[in-house]
Amino acid sequence: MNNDLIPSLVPGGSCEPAVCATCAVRNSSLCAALSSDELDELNKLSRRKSLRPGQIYVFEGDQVSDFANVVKGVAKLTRGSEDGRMQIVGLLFPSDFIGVSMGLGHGGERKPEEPYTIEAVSDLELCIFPRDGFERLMRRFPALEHKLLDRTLSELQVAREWMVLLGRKTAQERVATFILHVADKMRHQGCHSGISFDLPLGRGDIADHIGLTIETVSRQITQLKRKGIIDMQGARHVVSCDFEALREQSGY
Amino acid sequence: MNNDLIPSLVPGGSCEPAVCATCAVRNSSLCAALSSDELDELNKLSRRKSLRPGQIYVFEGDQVSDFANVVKGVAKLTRGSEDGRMQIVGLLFPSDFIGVSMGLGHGGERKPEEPYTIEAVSDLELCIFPRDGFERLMRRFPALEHKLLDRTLSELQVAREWMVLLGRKTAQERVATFILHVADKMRHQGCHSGISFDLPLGRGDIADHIGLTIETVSRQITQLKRKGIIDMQGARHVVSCDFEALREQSGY
DNA sequence: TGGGCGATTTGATCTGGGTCAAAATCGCGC
DNA sequence: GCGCGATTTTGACCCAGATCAAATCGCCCA
Repeated sequence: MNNDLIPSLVPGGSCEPAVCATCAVRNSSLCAALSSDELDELNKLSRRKSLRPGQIYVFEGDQVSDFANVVKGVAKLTRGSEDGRMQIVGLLFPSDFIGVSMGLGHGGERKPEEPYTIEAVSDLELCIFPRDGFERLMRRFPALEHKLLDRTLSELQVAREWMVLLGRKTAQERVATFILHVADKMRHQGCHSGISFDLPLGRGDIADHIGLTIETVSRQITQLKRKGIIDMQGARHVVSCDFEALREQSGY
Repeated sequence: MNNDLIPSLVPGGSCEPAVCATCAVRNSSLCAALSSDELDELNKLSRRKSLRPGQIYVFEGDQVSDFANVVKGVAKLTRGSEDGRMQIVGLLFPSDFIGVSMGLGHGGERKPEEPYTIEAVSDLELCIFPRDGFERLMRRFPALEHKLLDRTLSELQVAREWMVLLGRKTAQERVATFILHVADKMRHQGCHSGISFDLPLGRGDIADHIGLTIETVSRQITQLKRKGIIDMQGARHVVSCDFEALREQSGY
């Protein structure tokens, strides 16, 4: 709701919109499906929003009238119950798309209710589009919908991998798998080419993601350090890790 | 590979293809996106395949060169490891679509490897399409791709519900949730309007789906019977069940 | 009608990870 | 550099569900 960046156009028709031209996810988000001209149209709909760690973008049950791209930072998609149990069902990284959990095409009627809470984990920047405007563009530019399908299929893939982890892996395997996933994500984000990277989540969030408790996560990380498989500075920063060994520990 | 039903056309151009006209999933599968004429084209690509319970359609790691609709029966999508652990990551019911786990558009290159084993749970009938032909049709009839997106989004939704179950629910809640899901599926399949239905899975498969052991599943079902929440004849047939109570037991 | 076999149930025991509690460490503002 | 709350680690103990083992059931077929 706070527009800290007002979309603006560079003078002269077919150039890339200014915000988009410098956008970190121009070529990796759904926007990659659009030409400069088409992007220009999308941009007219968009506004930016920043959230600090811990701030919530949507509560589970809220009606959502927007879609959004994650431009910067990390968010978590969670489901909680009154007795305090909590499960992270997905992490959102830059270029991920938000708002389609309940499907498309809820035209004039009541907006769909988001089934998960979306909360910033680090400083988060979103690029927000109104549902109907975006859906109209999707109809005009099928490449947009095609990219959304691609993206949804790979999220499904990830969710199912996680079902295997949650249903059948041991604590040790879960933690190893989680670290591998993060390392992988970070590599693809181009954050570091080396072996060193930060865990985007604290122990509590890791626990809620892999279905354990804080204490068990902590103990398993200690184990991995003792075995010499990973080396850390502080609780968040992984200095080095033996991917081969991690993969062995991860229960494939 | 055994075509027990050869696709054939009724005489006269724009009529619905014979197999399709009587197809149980004509209006609920992806095919619902197509007109009779369009369906005719799809039908030219299709062949049928039947599998008996326990037969495997694809092994995890196999290259898949086809898509398929489930026409009849139930199949399971599983991931196993050498030490015998197994997780069912999805159940496939009539009208479900198979073959997109690794995404679309693997054009001329090496076909994508299916990451899960697909195995018939009951007598299964599939309607099979070659990948490239089907993808070509999707490009020509965007409604087809649109429906696939819809379907994928709701599978993602289901997978995430399952992550909550596997990550955070107790044994009792898992079994209650599973029974509710089946009852729901059966209602939508129109199999029974009443309260009575069959469990499509044996105890072992239920266990592999909800991340427990056979013994624990059995004990929990016994519990539900003792509490008077469900009533069964034999191990598979649910005669009656108190949905309200089940919902309470299911951990919302 | 009975015998055989896989699936299910039930029982006894064990254990990985949860729970509760306390110490150690981190990080950040002053 | 110092102090304080939040996060993480470590320890001791417990319990839900796993494991191992033994009935029992259901069902097909002779």
